[in-house]
Amino acid sequence: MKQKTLTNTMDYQELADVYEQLDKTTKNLEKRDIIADFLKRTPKSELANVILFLNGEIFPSVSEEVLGIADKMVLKALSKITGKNENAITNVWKEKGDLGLVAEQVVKKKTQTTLSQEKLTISYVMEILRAIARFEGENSTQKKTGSLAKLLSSAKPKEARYITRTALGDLRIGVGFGIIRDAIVKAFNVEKEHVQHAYDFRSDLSELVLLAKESGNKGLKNVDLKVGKPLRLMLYQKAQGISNGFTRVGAPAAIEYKYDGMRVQCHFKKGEVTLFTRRLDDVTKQFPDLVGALKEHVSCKECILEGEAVAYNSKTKEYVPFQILGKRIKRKHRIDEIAKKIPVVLYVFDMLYLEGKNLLLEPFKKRRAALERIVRKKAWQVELAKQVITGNEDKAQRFYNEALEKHQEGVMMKKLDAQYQPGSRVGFGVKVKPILEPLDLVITGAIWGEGKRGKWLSSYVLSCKKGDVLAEIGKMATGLSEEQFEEVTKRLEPLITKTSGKRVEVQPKLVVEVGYEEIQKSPTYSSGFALRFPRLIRFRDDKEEPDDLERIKRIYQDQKSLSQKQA
DNA sequence: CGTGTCTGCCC
DNA sequence: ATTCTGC
DNA sequence: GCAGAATGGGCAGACACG
Repeated sequence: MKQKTLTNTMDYQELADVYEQLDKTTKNLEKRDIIADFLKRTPKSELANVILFLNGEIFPSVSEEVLGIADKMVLKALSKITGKNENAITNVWKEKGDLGLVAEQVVKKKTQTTLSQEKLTISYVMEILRAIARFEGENSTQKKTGSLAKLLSSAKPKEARYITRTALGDLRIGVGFGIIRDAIVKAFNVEKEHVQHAYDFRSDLSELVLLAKESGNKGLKNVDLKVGKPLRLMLYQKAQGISNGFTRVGAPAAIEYKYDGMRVQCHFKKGEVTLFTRRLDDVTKQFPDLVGALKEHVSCKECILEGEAVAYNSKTKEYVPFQILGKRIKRKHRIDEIAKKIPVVLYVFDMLYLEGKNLLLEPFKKRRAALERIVRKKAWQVELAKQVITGNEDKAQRFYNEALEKHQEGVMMKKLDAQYQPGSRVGFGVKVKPILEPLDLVITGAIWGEGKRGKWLSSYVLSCKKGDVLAEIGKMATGLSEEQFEEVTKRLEPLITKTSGKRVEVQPKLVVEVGYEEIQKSPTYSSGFALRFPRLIRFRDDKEEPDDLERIKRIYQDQKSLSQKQA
């Protein structure tokens, strides 16, 4: 113990023990206490690493770097360690429902045959994982899996479990920012609201935890909104229809179109514009057209505003499906070319900062007014989100119908005097989307689950009828209670006709009613269509046959003709 | 050099 | 994105 | 009500492989 303090390092084993304790309890307060105790005894030099690791991260989320490892790469690494092929490892994976547990078993077996083991320190594990992230170019897959295999080989079984889960970006210990925040509060005797505040404006746990330890409340409070640094977005909960929406946000309320595009936070400073996504990634390079339009049509020196970027067809002036906008989001090459082909219009709806003044605590209607003052509307480039303010249900309903006719997702209903509240909170604003007519589809395959669904077939391949045969139209994995997962697994198991890896094919017996947001064209599924956000509505044991592809085509066409009515 | 696989990130 | 679950 | 877990389609980029 003394030596550790001297050298200012900490063994990864200690972290692995903490992970295991966290894994064992479902009680959030216990988790908080375990983490708080650990943070208190973590040397300052390891604190930044430890807090990231506790959150399952290798880089702070504000960093542009990513690890580039997921399940297939882990399989390769485990295959290297054991000398077994990936299929054999996959079979163990299927049984355990967790690659971390597979790695643990692999290392346990190996340890019996090897002797000396050096201790891994937290900073060493971090260093190796970050080095793995940085391999690129030819043979980088080899290098990545090789390094991971070596790291796992030098780990104790329990360490291997959590290193693997960290590499996969999924610790599965029931710890997220909420519990980490409360642990920081307890460990360093600071106020919850200040920790949350600092996180909302920086999203960097490493920076935050050091600040809490070194400067306490004062330091945390001083973290402020800074133009050019993205802040966490306000998120809206779902309401069941307009009437329910009014109940939730009060009447009158601001009602706006919910556009089907990409959320963008725009920062203006010294003539420069920076664009951030919902996850605070910088997409400025991807949208030079948007940057240009904003510079031209927004008059301010410094401001932060938010909007939804929607793709449209430049000739017909029709909105195009989200899939098309998707082509632009991760572009790195020929950006100008694609910008011409797939133009976007930004519908701005909120203003967070203007000329030195933080507007977050101002009521929404004032923020909107500020927005209206500085944005000069330019059709099909920068416009204000279409809005009405009303407390009248009929008027609101008509506005909602109009949004749907124009093929947008629905409406947002916003409390007029609500502040801008990062994250998701009750009472500030809601989204209202329609429930479309569901489809009856038959389960033709399934995939064994992970983690708490490890014992169940937990994702289901769905098919429709295409003449005399069946055609796949996607997968569904939500909308079921645990009881229903159990039941479906029991009913599907006897129907299995073929197994490959974690995937099975089953006789087409079980018909389910499936809800979704939209029917999309699919390059993946044999029906040529797929569902956006599929979920189980109910079982249709009264039915033996799924819907026909013709019905799906019809619904798809109806969607399209609706969208063509707009403009 | 074309195609398939994997990963991360939009929704 | 959606949905379910434990606290 | 909050936080966390587990899962959907599809896109571009990066790399492996033949």
